[in-house]
Amino acid sequence: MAYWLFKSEPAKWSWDMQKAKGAEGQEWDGVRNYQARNFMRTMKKGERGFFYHSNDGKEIVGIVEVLNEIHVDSTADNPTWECVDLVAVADLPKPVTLDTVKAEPRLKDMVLATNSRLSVQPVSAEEFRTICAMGGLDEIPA
DNA sequence: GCCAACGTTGGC
DNA sequence: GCCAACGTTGGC
Repeated sequence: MAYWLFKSEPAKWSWDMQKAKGAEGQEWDGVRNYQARNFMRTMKKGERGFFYHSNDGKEIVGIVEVLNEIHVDSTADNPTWECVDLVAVADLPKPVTLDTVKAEPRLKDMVLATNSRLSVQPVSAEEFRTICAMGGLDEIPA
């Protein structure tokens, strides 16, 4: 079971918009970076990840789940670009900011802190648990 | 709005 | 196959 983090500029696609999609979920389109695409290729249905607001907010605001595994990005003009579909699972009652992540020794190796450019990235199980707890989730929602 | 970091492109 | 030029992301 792997864990992930997905970045989005809230001005373009926000957590509220993701939640509004409900169980229908949303294609995580627009990724045009090989590293990010390659991570999505390895994702399995049911795996969890964080939803992060870049630029505006700079904080982890919620938990998403992989609804559909890799497929061609419907917005791409080239089938090289693929993506998964995500569904919102739960809010983080207390969003965890980038500053907080950087200040927490257990999270200092998070890709979020070490490579600000990567828009889809892996999160370790321990990092996932740590952030859930810091975010006010005592247990991971079903 | 600036710019550092990083990825990609294309000339050689 | 190297690397300079360029574009983009995202923190500040």
